[in-house]
Amino acid sequence: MAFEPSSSSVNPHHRSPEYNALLLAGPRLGPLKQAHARLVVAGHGRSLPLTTKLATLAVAAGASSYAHLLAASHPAPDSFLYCTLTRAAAHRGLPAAALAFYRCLLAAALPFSSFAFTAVAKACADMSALRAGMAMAGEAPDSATFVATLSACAQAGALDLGRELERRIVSERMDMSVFLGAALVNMYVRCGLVNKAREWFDMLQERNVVTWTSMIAGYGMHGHGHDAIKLFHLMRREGPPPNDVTFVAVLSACAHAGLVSEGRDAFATMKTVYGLVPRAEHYCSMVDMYGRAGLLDDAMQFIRDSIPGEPGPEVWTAMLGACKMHKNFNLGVEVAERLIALEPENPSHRVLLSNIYALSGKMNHVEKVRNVMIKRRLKKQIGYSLIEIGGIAHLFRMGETSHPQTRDIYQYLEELICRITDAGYVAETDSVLHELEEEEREFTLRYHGEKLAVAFGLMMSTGSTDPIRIIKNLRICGDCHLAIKYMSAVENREIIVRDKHRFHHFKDGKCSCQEYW
DNA sequence: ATAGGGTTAG
Repeated sequence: MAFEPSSSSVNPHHRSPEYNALLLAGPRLGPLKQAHARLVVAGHGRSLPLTTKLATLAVAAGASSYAHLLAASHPAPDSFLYCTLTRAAAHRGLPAAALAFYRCLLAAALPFSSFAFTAVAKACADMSALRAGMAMAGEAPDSATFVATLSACAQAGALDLGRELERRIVSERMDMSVFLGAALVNMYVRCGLVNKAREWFDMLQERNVVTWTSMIAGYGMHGHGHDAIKLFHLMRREGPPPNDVTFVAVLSACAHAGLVSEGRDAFATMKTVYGLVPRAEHYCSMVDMYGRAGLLDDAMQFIRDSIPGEPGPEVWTAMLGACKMHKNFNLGVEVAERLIALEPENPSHRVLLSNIYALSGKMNHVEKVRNVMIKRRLKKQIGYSLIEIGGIAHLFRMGETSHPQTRDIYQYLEELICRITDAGYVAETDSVLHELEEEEREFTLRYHGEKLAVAFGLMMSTGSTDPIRIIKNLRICGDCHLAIKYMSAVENREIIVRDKHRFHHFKDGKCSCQEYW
């Protein structure tokens, strides 16, 4: 046992039984309330540090309203308290609570701190509410603020804002830390400009494993598997040692580009050369890689022989996707049933099962699955597509009618559909056939969010040659994929769609994914 | 005494 440094004896509060009780309770509401009671009895109810620690743990326990009560009932809450709670809520994936704590900070006229900003930026990105975040932008932003904001742009796909930040970083000659460099690379990757990301990557003075991994993952996401592998080999020669995350990126890149032998090599290298232990994500990518390539037997054999213990639901989900892609209905049904047994409350498994039944023509089974879903109140996720025009994000759900230019957008789309139909587009009219896992089917395919967003983008930029960029929260459906290919041809425009898993670059009637999604 | 930022699957 190492010698314990004496720093704790300098700060007697570290040893206070109340503080220890809080640490011991951890992020669990019951024990926290007991520790709270003890703290009050001991007469420390007004201690700000203890209140802060207690409230922060309450947020971590998911009890943000309890934390709210604690903060609000303190006679003199400080900026630190609300900054910390903002951060804790954003960290816990509670963006609305994060913004609420930030509002308390503003309402109490407490001094603003860039610590709060980084948390608010994350919260806003989680809610796709970048404009709310930017409406804050207060004190002179520091490097960490830029990193957090770039990260928010990356998540939201907000290219215009990302470019604006880049301009400021360059013009203010900001110190290009390894954090800032990686954030820039990642922003460009996730906003669809993989070449621009590479330019930054090459320019950076300092690159660590995260920078390399971001760039490799970027190539993978854009379907440039060979570039991903090339960069990975360069990394092995000249860069830092790859870590487990790097290998997730490499394997995923192989899966999305059909590079089976390269992926198999990387998986072996990971274990033998770098001594890394594969996790669920790695197994999942391997199964996905075999599955996408149509090697369903290899995928099943990998699951049987190479995955220790019981494979998790992620692995079976990848397998199910492969069954659906390659129309192996019997295996698909078997896998789907296994998945439903593992995760009965997850609606997407049932949607996939119903799709498989639909594809194999067993409509009575489809009905049965849907009835179970209705009975259990399992709802699918709602799909939406975003397009940024002049720095403003426009959101389209299926059959969206709330946009002020709705009438014009639908008219433009109707005309566009006529023109692509003349060019040979035939809608894949059997709707169940195109319904991907979570997509609602109440609205016709004709008015899927991505079609509306593309129509809006084209309508707002006639005469321009800039690519149209769409961000979608779910996977793009087969019919939209087909329609957008035609749209790119008849409009002679590049259309870039980021879906839940990857990028599709549509140009001259073709897509960069080569139907490999 | 309590506090920030960049990477990964389906």
